[in-house]
Amino acid sequence: MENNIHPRFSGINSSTDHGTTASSLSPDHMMMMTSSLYNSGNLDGFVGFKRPEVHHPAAQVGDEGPYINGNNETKLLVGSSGKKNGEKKIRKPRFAFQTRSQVDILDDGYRWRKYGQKAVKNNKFPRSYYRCTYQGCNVKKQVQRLSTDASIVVTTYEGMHTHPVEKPTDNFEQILNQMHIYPLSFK
DNA sequence: CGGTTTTGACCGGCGC
DNA sequence: GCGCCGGTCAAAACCG
Repeated sequence: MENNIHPRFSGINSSTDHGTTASSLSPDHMMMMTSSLYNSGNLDGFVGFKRPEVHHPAAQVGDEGPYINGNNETKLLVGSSGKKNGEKKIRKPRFAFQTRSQVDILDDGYRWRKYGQKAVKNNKFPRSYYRCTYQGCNVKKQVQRLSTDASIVVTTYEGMHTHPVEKPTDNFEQILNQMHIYPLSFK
Protein backbone atom coordinates (compact mmCIF):
# COMPACT_ATOMS: atom_id res chain seq x y z
CA MET A 1 0.00 0.00 0.00
CA GLU A 2 2.69 2.38 1.02
CA ASN A 3 5.51 0.70 -0.70
CA ASN A 4 6.45 3.85 -2.43
CA ILE A 5 7.46 5.37 0.88
CA HIS A 6 9.33 2.34 2.12
CA PRO A 7 12.64 2.88 0.50
CA ARG A 8 15.68 1.02 1.57
CA PHE A 9 18.12 3.37 3.06
CA SER A 10 21.28 1.78 1.77
CA GLY A 11 19.52 -0.44 -0.64
CA ILE A 12 21.96 0.20 -3.40
CA ASN A 13 23.93 -2.97 -2.84
CA SER A 14 21.28 -4.70 -0.86
CA SER A 15 19.93 -6.49 -3.85
CA THR A 16 22.92 -8.79 -3.84
CA ASP A 17 21.76 -11.45 -1.46
CA HIS A 18 18.46 -10.41 -0.06
CA GLY A 19 17.01 -7.68 -2.09
CA THR A 20 13.72 -8.85 -0.81
CA THR A 21 12.00 -5.84 0.53
CA ALA A 22 10.71 -3.09 -1.55
CA SER A 23 12.38 -0.70 -3.82
CA SER A 24 15.84 0.67 -3.56
CA LEU A 25 16.35 4.16 -2.46
CA SER A 26 17.98 6.65 -4.67
CA PRO A 27 21.56 7.54 -3.84
CA ASP A 28 20.43 11.06 -3.20
CA HIS A 29 18.55 10.07 -0.12
CA MET A 30 21.42 8.03 1.14
CA MET A 31 23.82 10.85 0.77
CA MET A 32 21.46 13.12 2.53
CA MET A 33 21.04 10.82 5.47
CA THR A 34 24.59 9.77 5.90
CA SER A 35 25.88 13.24 5.60
CA SER A 36 23.58 14.41 8.28
CA LEU A 37 25.10 11.83 10.57
CA TYR A 38 28.64 12.34 9.53
CA ASN A 39 28.31 16.02 10.03
CA SER A 40 29.00 15.69 13.71
CA GLY A 41 30.18 19.23 13.99
CA ASN A 42 26.83 20.68 13.17
CA LEU A 43 24.19 18.06 13.18
CA ASP A 44 21.22 19.00 11.15
CA GLY A 45 19.64 15.61 10.78
CA PHE A 46 20.62 13.94 13.98
CA VAL A 47 18.58 15.39 16.78
CA GLY A 48 19.71 13.51 19.84
CA PHE A 49 19.77 10.46 22.03
CA LYS A 50 17.22 9.33 24.47
CA ARG A 51 16.84 6.54 26.89
CA PRO A 52 13.16 6.23 27.23
CA GLU A 53 13.04 3.36 29.61
CA VAL A 54 15.56 1.62 31.79
CA HIS A 55 13.87 -0.03 34.68
CA HIS A 56 16.62 -2.16 36.05
CA PRO A 57 19.70 -0.41 37.27
CA ALA A 58 21.72 -3.28 35.94
CA ALA A 59 20.00 -3.06 32.63
CA GLN A 60 22.35 -0.59 31.11
CA VAL A 61 23.08 -0.61 27.49
CA GLY A 62 26.24 -2.53 27.01
CA ASP A 63 25.88 -4.32 30.28
CA GLU A 64 26.52 -7.92 29.53
CA GLY A 65 24.44 -9.54 32.22
CA PRO A 66 21.71 -11.67 30.77
CA TYR A 67 21.38 -9.50 27.75
CA ILE A 68 24.57 -10.13 25.92
CA ASN A 69 23.19 -12.47 23.37
CA GLY A 70 20.19 -10.49 22.55
CA ASN A 71 18.44 -13.73 23.33
CA ASN A 72 17.02 -12.30 26.47
CA GLU A 73 13.73 -12.37 24.72
CA THR A 74 10.95 -13.29 27.03
CA LYS A 75 9.03 -15.96 25.29
CA LEU A 76 5.46 -15.00 25.57
CA LEU A 77 2.85 -17.26 24.19
CA VAL A 78 -0.20 -15.44 23.04
CA GLY A 79 -3.32 -17.19 22.04
CA SER A 80 -2.73 -20.27 24.15
CA SER A 81 -3.48 -20.65 27.81
CA GLY A 82 -0.96 -18.07 28.72
CA LYS A 83 1.62 -20.53 29.90
CA LYS A 84 5.04 -19.25 30.53
CA ASN A 85 8.14 -21.23 29.91
CA GLY A 86 9.55 -20.12 33.19
CA GLU A 87 10.88 -17.09 31.42
CA LYS A 88 11.76 -14.07 33.40
CA LYS A 89 10.13 -10.84 32.61
CA ILE A 90 13.08 -8.59 32.38
CA ARG A 91 12.75 -5.41 30.49
CA LYS A 92 15.57 -5.10 28.11
CA PRO A 93 17.51 -1.93 27.86
CA ARG A 94 16.49 0.28 25.06
CA PHE A 95 17.88 3.35 23.55
CA ALA A 96 16.48 5.70 21.04
CA PHE A 97 17.69 8.39 18.79
CA GLN A 98 15.96 10.94 16.72
CA THR A 99 16.65 11.73 13.15
CA ARG A 100 15.33 14.38 10.91
CA SER A 101 14.31 12.53 7.84
CA GLN A 102 11.73 12.35 5.17
CA VAL A 103 11.76 8.58 5.10
CA ASP A 104 10.53 6.45 7.93
CA ILE A 105 12.83 3.53 7.54
CA LEU A 106 16.51 4.00 8.10
CA ASP A 107 18.32 0.98 6.81
CA ASP A 108 21.12 0.40 9.27
CA GLY A 109 22.55 -2.62 7.47
CA TYR A 110 20.48 -5.23 9.23
CA ARG A 111 17.41 -6.82 7.79
CA TRP A 112 14.17 -6.28 9.62
CA ARG A 113 10.79 -7.81 9.36
CA LYS A 114 7.84 -5.72 10.35
CA TYR A 115 5.59 -7.47 12.81
CA GLY A 116 3.21 -4.81 13.90
CA GLN A 117 1.97 -1.30 13.71
CA LYS A 118 0.03 0.58 16.29
CA ALA A 119 -1.51 3.95 16.62
CA VAL A 120 0.11 6.02 19.31
CA LYS A 121 -1.97 8.13 21.61
CA ASN A 122 -1.56 11.85 21.19
CA ASN A 123 0.14 11.18 17.93
CA LYS A 124 -1.40 11.09 14.54
CA PHE A 125 1.38 8.93 13.18
CA PRO A 126 1.53 5.20 13.80
CA ARG A 127 4.42 3.35 15.35
CA SER A 128 5.98 0.44 13.51
CA TYR A 129 7.55 -2.58 15.13
CA TYR A 130 10.41 -4.45 13.51
CA ARG A 131 12.40 -7.54 14.39
CA CYS A 132 15.77 -8.64 13.13
CA THR A 133 15.37 -11.52 10.73
CA TYR A 134 18.69 -13.13 11.51
CA GLN A 135 18.28 -16.62 12.91
CA GLY A 136 18.33 -16.48 16.68
CA CYS A 137 18.69 -12.75 16.82
CA ASN A 138 15.88 -11.18 18.71
CA VAL A 139 16.81 -7.58 18.37
CA LYS A 140 13.83 -5.36 17.95
CA LYS A 141 13.28 -1.79 17.02
CA GLN A 142 10.37 0.53 16.68
CA VAL A 143 10.05 3.56 14.53
CA GLN A 144 7.73 6.42 15.13
CA ARG A 145 7.30 9.95 14.03
CA LEU A 146 6.70 12.91 16.26
CA SER A 147 3.28 14.43 15.89
CA THR A 148 4.65 17.74 17.03
CA ASP A 149 7.30 17.72 14.35
CA ALA A 150 6.51 15.43 11.49
CA SER A 151 10.01 15.77 10.14
CA ILE A 152 11.57 13.93 13.07
CA VAL A 153 11.73 10.17 13.20
CA VAL A 154 12.40 8.42 16.48
CA THR A 155 14.00 5.01 16.27
CA THR A 156 14.16 2.87 19.40
CA TYR A 157 16.43 -0.15 19.51
CA GLU A 158 16.09 -3.02 21.90
CA GLY A 159 18.76 -5.68 22.33
CA MET A 160 22.08 -6.18 20.67
CA HIS A 161 23.00 -7.95 17.48
CA THR A 162 25.36 -10.85 17.91
CA HIS A 163 25.88 -11.52 14.26
CA PRO A 164 27.83 -9.66 11.63
CA VAL A 165 26.19 -7.07 9.51
CA GLU A 166 25.87 -8.41 6.02
CA LYS A 167 26.06 -5.25 4.12
CA PRO A 168 29.40 -4.01 2.91
CA THR A 169 27.75 -0.85 1.76
CA ASP A 170 28.38 2.32 3.64
CA ASN A 171 29.56 3.03 7.14
CA PHE A 172 26.22 3.82 8.52
CA GLU A 173 26.05 0.60 10.43
CA GLN A 174 29.37 1.35 12.04
CA ILE A 175 27.97 4.55 13.37
CA LEU A 176 25.02 2.66 14.68
CA ASN A 177 27.27 0.18 16.40
CA GLN A 178 29.01 3.00 18.11
CA MET A 179 25.66 4.29 19.13
CA HIS A 180 25.01 1.07 20.96
CA ILE A 181 27.76 1.78 23.41
CA TYR A 182 27.39 5.50 23.45
CA PRO A 183 24.79 5.91 26.15
CA LEU A 184 27.20 4.39 28.66
CA SER A 185 29.24 7.50 28.72
CA PHE A 186 26.23 9.69 28.60
CA LYS A 187 24.88 9.37 32.09
C1' DC B 1 6.85 -19.70 -4.39
C1' DG B 2 9.08 -17.90 -0.22
C1' DG B 3 9.62 -14.19 2.54
C1' DT B 4 7.51 -9.74 3.97
C1' DT B 5 3.75 -6.51 4.97
C1' DT B 6 -0.82 -5.65 6.51
C1' DT B 7 -4.22 -5.52 9.87
C1' DG B 8 -7.49 -6.83 13.38
C1' DA B 9 -7.48 -9.58 17.42
C1' DC B 10 -5.44 -10.65 21.52
C1' DC B 11 -2.58 -10.52 25.79
C1' DG B 12 -0.49 -8.63 30.07
C1' DG B 13 0.36 -4.75 32.94
C1' DC B 14 -1.28 -0.88 35.19
C1' DG B 15 -4.40 2.65 37.10
C1' DC B 16 -8.74 3.64 38.82
C1' DG C 1 -12.79 -6.08 38.39
C1' DC C 2 -12.79 -3.26 34.41
C1' DG C 3 -11.01 -0.57 30.84
C1' DC C 4 -7.18 1.61 28.69
C1' DC C 5 -2.81 1.08 26.45
C1' DG C 6 1.40 -0.62 24.56
C1' DG C 7 3.17 -4.59 22.41
C1' DT C 8 2.70 -9.00 19.79
C1' DC C 9 0.52 -12.71 17.04
C1' DA C 10 -1.00 -14.68 12.96
C1' DA C 11 -3.53 -15.24 8.72
C1' DA C 12 -4.13 -13.40 4.47
C1' DA C 13 -2.53 -10.28 1.06
C1' DC C 14 1.29 -8.75 -1.29
C1' DC C 15 5.57 -8.63 -4.05
C1' DG C 16 9.87 -9.76 -6.51
